[in-house]
Parts: sequence; C-alpha cells; structure tokens
Amino acid sequence: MLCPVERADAARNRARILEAAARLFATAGAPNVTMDDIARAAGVGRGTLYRRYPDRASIALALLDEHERALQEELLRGAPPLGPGAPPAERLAAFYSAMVRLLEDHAHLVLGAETGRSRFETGAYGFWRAHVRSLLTAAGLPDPDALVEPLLAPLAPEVYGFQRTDRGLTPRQIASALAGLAAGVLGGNGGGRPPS
Amino acid sequence: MLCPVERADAARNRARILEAAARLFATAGAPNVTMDDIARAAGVGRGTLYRRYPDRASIALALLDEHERALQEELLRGAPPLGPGAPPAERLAAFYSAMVRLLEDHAHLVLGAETGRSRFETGAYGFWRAHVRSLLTAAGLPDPDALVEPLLAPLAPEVYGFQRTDRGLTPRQIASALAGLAAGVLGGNGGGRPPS
DNA sequence: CGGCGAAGTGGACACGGTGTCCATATAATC
DNA sequence: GATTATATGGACACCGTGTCCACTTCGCCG
Repeated sequence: MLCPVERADAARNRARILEAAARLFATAGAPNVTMDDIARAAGVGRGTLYRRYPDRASIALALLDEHERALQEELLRGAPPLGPGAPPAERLAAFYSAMVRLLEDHAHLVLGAETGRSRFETGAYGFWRAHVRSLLTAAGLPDPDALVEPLLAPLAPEVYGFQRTDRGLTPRQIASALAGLAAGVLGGNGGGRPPS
Repeated sequence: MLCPVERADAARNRARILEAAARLFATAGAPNVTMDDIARAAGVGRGTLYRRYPDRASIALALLDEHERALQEELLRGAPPLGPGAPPAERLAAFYSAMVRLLEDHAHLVLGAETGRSRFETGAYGFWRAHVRSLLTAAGLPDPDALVEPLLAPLAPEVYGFQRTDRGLTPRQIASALAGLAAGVLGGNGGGRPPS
C-alpha cells in the first residue's frame, strides 16, 4: 500500500457529496432524494457514491455527526443543567430542550434518514441512551433499562415531525411538555402538573 | 349499477388475501413479504390485490382492525380500570398494559407495516390519541395536546420491538415501566418511584 | 522526470418491486 | 337466458438499488 491516507481526489469528492446531499435534503426533503440525484448533483458517479455511503442513512448520519457530537460534549463536560451538577430531573429537561433544538434545526436531515429501526443502530442513539439511563440511575428509579426507551421515544424524528407539522405545535410547547414529563418521572414533585 | 353490495367472488378473494397475508407476515416477517408473494399465496392476480389494498400497510391495517376494535370497545364501555370509572393514572396504566399485550400478540403484523409516519395516519392512532388526551384533560394537566404524542410514542412498534428483541426486556418489564410513567405523569404520587 | 502499483472513479448492467392497464371472465339483475 | 356493470389477473413499463469492471488518477520511488 503506497497511500496510507485518503487520497486528495477522494477527499474532494467526499466533501462534494456531503455538500450536495445537504442541499438536496434541505430543498427536496430527504425521502424524495435518490442516490442518483446525489451522485449527479455532486458530479460523481454512482460507484463513487456507493463506495463510501451504502445508503441515504449513512449520508445523513455523516451530516448530523458534528452537530450531535457538540451536544454530546456538552452533556459530558458542559455547565449545568445540561452538564453534570444539576439534579437528574433538571438535566433530563435540559437534554430534552437541547434535543428539540437539534431536531428543529436539522429536521430535514434527520427525517426519513434515521427513520424506523435504523435509528436505534446509530452510535448517537447509544449515547443518548447511556446518558438518560445514567440520569435514571442517579435518581434511584427501579429498572432504568425499561424506562430509557419510553423516555427517548418522543424524540423520534417521526414523532417530532408529526407534532410540528400535523399538530401545529411549537418547539416551545413540545419542549415544555417534555420538561413536564421529566419532572413527573424523575422529580419527586409533580413538575408538569398545575399547582393544586 | 346492478350490484350495490360487494360481489360474492370479491368477498371470497378478500378473505383469501387476508388469510394468506396473515400467514406470510407471521412466517416471513412483514417487511420481507412482497405484494407478489401475497397475491400468489392467495391465488389471485396482482390487479385484484391492488384493487383493494394499495400497499402492505393497508393489509396489515385490515388485519389489525378487529383486534384494535375490541380494545377500543373496552376503553369506551368496559370495566375499570380500562374502561371509565377509575382515576386517570390507573386508566392510562391499564391502557399501556393492554397495548403491550396487543403489541406482543401481533408484533409480526404491526412491525414493518404501520411503521414510520404511516402510523399516525391510521384511524386507530387517532382513537388512542383521543383516549389518552381525554385522560390528560381529566387529570387537569396543562397543554394535553403537547403531552399526548410523547406518551404514545413508547408504543411505536419499532420501539417495542427494539426493547423486546435487542434489549431483551420482557413484556412485564415494559408494561411495568410504562405504568410507572403513567403514575409519574398523571398520578400525584410518584407511582413508579421506590418509596423513600 | 517517467513509470509503476494501488486506490479511486464512473457508467453500464441486471435485478427486484411497484403500480397500471385492459382484455377477459363472472356475478347479479331483468 | 340475455345484459351490464363489476371483478379478475397477468402482462407491461417504470424506477431505484446495488454490483461490477475497465479505465483513470494519484502518490511514490527509482
């Protein structure tokens, strides 16, 4: 092997592909974009495209990667309530709020790409899962493993998209409802309930 | 028009299609079954199949219909805690429990058929939604519209399937966790929390 | 600077599924 | 039993996917 690193043209094409895919996803909607479209828009052949990204999901994943990593960093080492230090209920609410922002900003990317089962198989999902699970454990809840997925399920792109588009909810409303959920499950008090 | 009702052969073929589809879905898994397969197994032509069911989802929907209707009946007029009479938190927990049973019994049907966005467009979803929303309203929660989807999201077939298969959870565990969720959100007390 | 090997490229190809269409067959009415 | 609307079923074209391989380009080394 003479070239241990990525070749210059390969890097150039990778950038082209990602740029073109981002543009197409944003304008036409992810599910309506075919591999052909992306290859043509990027000015590369089909073979080149498939070499790196076997399907649409992996392209969207690459596009989302940087944004998700930033949030992950904040969860691990950022300031409270997102980062360590705050009580679990508040951290969960902050996490929900941050995820709502992420979904709102990149809905077009994430929709139809991370959809269905493939969502669970991404590294990002594993991270969110571990984070929420640690919050549940810290709060002393029984059987945190069984509560993680129900708490993460509202963040599925399809659910968020349905609430926003079909139900006409605002990001504020959604984040607020999720904060209530977090308080109800993790906080001792009935956080989401009206003071009675 | 001479035949205002469904013709005899049409009814017969409808039954054949549903029976064949149920068999195929159960053995091969819904996503792996093509329209061709169903038509051939049912002994009808493609045109006949497409006439009634434009896609797999509508077939699965027809198959699930009766089971869902039974549960809907119970929710409306059955005995507490599933039917009217019990406090909202207990009714929601009972609903979760019944849905877990439904998912467990018909996972093969529902998986890959009601998947993704199409789930929200079924009449059944609208019913579950209205039910949960009424429970939220009865409990006096603010903005029930924003809480409905998060509470229904854990029942998405993909989520349930992931918990059962990949995570190795039992139906009991899942139902129990959801009961805790119901208690935390709707019940004043921390139902899912350990007594402190 | 020229050639060499390996990685990268791109388009042609075959496959499979979907959805449509229409000539034919069949059931229900008269 | 004739008639007419409806149902049937298979043939057809279309589209997207994923693979494959002959060719090109890159990077190194003599």
